[in-house]
Amino acid sequence: MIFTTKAEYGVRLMVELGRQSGARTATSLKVIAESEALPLAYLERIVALLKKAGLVESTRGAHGGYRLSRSPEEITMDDVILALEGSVAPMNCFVDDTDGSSRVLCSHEADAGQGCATKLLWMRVQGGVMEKLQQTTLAELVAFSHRENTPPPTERENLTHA
Amino acid sequence: MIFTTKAEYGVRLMVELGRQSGARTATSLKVIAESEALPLAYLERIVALLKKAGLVESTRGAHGGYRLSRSPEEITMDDVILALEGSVAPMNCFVDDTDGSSRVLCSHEADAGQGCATKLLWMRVQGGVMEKLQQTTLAELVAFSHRENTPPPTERENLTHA
DNA sequence: TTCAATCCTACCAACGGGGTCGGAGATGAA
DNA sequence: TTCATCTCCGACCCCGTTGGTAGGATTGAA
Repeated sequence: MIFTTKAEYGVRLMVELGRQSGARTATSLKVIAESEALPLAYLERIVALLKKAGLVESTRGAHGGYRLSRSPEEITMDDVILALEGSVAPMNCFVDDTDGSSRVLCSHEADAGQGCATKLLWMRVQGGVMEKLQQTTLAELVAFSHRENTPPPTERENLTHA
Repeated sequence: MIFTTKAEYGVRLMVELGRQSGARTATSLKVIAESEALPLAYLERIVALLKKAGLVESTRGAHGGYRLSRSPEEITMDDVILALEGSVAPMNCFVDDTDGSSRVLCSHEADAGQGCATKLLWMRVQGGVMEKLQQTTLAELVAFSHRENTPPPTERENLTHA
């Protein structure tokens, strides 16, 4: 499994906020939890990650809630996933650097005096994942989830990316 | 973490067998375990997966061991990883079908009567991973791990894929 | 002042990952 | 024939992480 439910729930939460993006009032977690059938207490911890990353803003107190810091078009999913999962590494020995340029720390490398046989593969895979995440905006997911409500004529073309 | 140590160890094992690809005698697990500093008993279980997938052949008894079923050039890493990990799914609700065409079974989809907001994203990510795996052959990894022994002049160009 | 929200910390059960152990069947060499 | 190696196979086990709960403190609108 590449991602945990943090990513699943967090992305759904972001999409939900993206839908309300035009609204003036903030959206409470309670509403989102009910509409997505997710545990509220768990969502609280997840949204904290998104807030710390500056992706959402909050207002406390009655009638408070959350809203996006930027417009959905300006939010790419690599920011979201990185905020939620911490990093996207193919293997333990791969540690993402915070600035995005993934640095490779492979403990096996120094061991036998020979190169890490899997390094090339993991680099490519990680590159492939990050590429797809960067290419996908929150706005796309919002539009896609809308379209899914009414059975679309040709949906498959959206799945493959240019 | 995208992959478990099954993938890490299994790929290293395959690379090791790929190095011995020309040899007439089979390579015993014990030799591989020692040269890669991996637990032998665990390797036994891992290589069983590779054998079941038809990627390696074995001969039992004294002086037995394992060898590749095909030449390293003919082995793409998607076969190897799928044999080791069972599937490469971004999320629980994604179930790969055995024939390669990944079928999507998302439990949330039927729930609220609305489309799965994350479906588009997970499809793209999975596609990105599978693409990279298919593009990489075992022969490449063998060559790469050789080159790493003697510090290469320009190694970075190998990491980015066309 | 009351109620609804965000916030924050501690706690916990279950599961899967990452092994270990012991033995049982081949099989070539001494 | 016996022995040293191998592959094979199932049971077992430790432990960290995941996924989630409990309970409260703080904030702010009505």
